[in-house]
Amino acid sequence: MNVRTRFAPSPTGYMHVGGLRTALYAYLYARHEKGTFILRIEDTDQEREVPGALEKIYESLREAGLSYDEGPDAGGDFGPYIQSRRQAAYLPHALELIEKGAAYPCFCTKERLEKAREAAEKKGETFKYDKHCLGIPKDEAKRRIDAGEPYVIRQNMPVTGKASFDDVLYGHVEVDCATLDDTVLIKADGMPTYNFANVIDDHLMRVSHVMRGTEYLSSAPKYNLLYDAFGWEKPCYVHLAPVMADAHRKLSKRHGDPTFEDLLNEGYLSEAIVNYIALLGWSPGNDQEFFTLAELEAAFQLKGLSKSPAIFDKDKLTWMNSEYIRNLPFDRYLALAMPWFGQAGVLAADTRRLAELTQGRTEVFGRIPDMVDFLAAMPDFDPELYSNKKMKTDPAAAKHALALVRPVLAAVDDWREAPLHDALMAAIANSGMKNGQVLWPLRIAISGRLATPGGAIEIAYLLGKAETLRRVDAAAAKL
RNA sequence: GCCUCCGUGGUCUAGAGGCCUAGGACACCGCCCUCUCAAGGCGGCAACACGGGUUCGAAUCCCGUCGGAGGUGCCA
Repeated sequence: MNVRTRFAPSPTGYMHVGGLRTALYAYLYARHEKGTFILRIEDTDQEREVPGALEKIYESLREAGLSYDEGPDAGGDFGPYIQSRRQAAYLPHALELIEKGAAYPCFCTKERLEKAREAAEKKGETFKYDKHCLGIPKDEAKRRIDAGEPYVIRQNMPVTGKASFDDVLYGHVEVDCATLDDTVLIKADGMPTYNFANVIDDHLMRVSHVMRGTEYLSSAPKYNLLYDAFGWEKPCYVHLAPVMADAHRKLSKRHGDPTFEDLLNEGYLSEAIVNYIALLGWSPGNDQEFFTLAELEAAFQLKGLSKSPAIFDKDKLTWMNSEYIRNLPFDRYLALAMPWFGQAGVLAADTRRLAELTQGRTEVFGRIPDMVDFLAAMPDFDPELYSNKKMKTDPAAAKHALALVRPVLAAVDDWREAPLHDALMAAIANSGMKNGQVLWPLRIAISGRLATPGGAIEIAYLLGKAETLRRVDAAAAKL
């Protein structure tokens, strides 16, 4: 079978992590099977138009490396790929269903429906449309439609029997038709609902595998009823369990959860994000955790998909991101780090050397400023930072250490790490103190930080001689 | 409420009747290394939701319970 999958987002203005993962899986499956990956925009809700949303989708997919073979900006033989521009395809199909008795026009007002809904709710029942308009004679319906009366087109669900579908992951899912509501297919504004458009378009676009969230699990039987009414071949269904923020909530921008773009802006690498979310609900069946996109394409199989929801664990993403950063070619790391160095105001320092020191310690690029900004401006610090029992130092010991080190530093003319190291070590050995007893206070004195990317010698080098001496003097004066 | 689906450590998961004394990873804790912090090395804590079956044998199959999620929109 020629595999054709599609990612069908509605243009909301951002790419959620869950959506990206759905796109990833659809992409991976298509690539693994040497099939076709399609991008289709589901914008049939005209009340939810977001300017610039289309571009955001294109951009996110490009960022993630998910290239599509067909789509609004990619062309293809089954376009247009934007549902609002496929208007002409829907109504005729709906009329065909009416002919076949599988659908019917409905003139009920929203008010009447609202009342019925409330009444049902009061009785503790599930609301079901009462097929009130099913009995309207065809000619009367035609007259009312021609007269301009607003109407929708509803799917005419069987009253008895079973409806079902087969899911690659969930198996055979069956429901009583009696529990099915007469879903609106065409809205009063003439636009199709998702429930109709997805069936028409998946068929017209020859989609072989429908991969989408489990929120459609319970409506899938209705879609099959539609396929049957048309006499169309049904696609393979692959419903994907959601990505959760915690055990009770889906990941959502509304609740402040990061979108793909947010993560990128925070300084996560798109490769790391893609790698991480690939494993959020899918397993290769072995212990491999690091995958390039190409490796994912080769390894991806539907059987590795998980049926239960997965909680997004940012800590693990961060860990994976730090691994990716650590493995970046140095120059690439440097280029990516520069803007953050700039933000921290440390461009005057030897940024190349700085980057060597930070690369192995950068978990997320956005955390660089906090890591290095002490180089730009000496922070105020609590003298208690000098106290470290393992280093056997405290403020009093620090005073001695700084006194020892000050003339040594002043005497170093060749301000590079090696000469600094040799001079300092010689002086320490001479004094009979331990390395830590001297170097710890020095580092604190010139950085004001408990933890720094590099030891006293590296920091001193980065600061330069004048600034280092200035900081040593200022620190000593406070002791 | 009703319908559907799901249920292995805190988290992501491996596991398709004996290979399980339940494996890997993140997180956490400890030790080593070390001029700090990381990284690295070594070690540790920690799970088959519960109850019944089936079977010589069950995390794996069946039933029930409980827990969670989704649906119940002229949203997708």
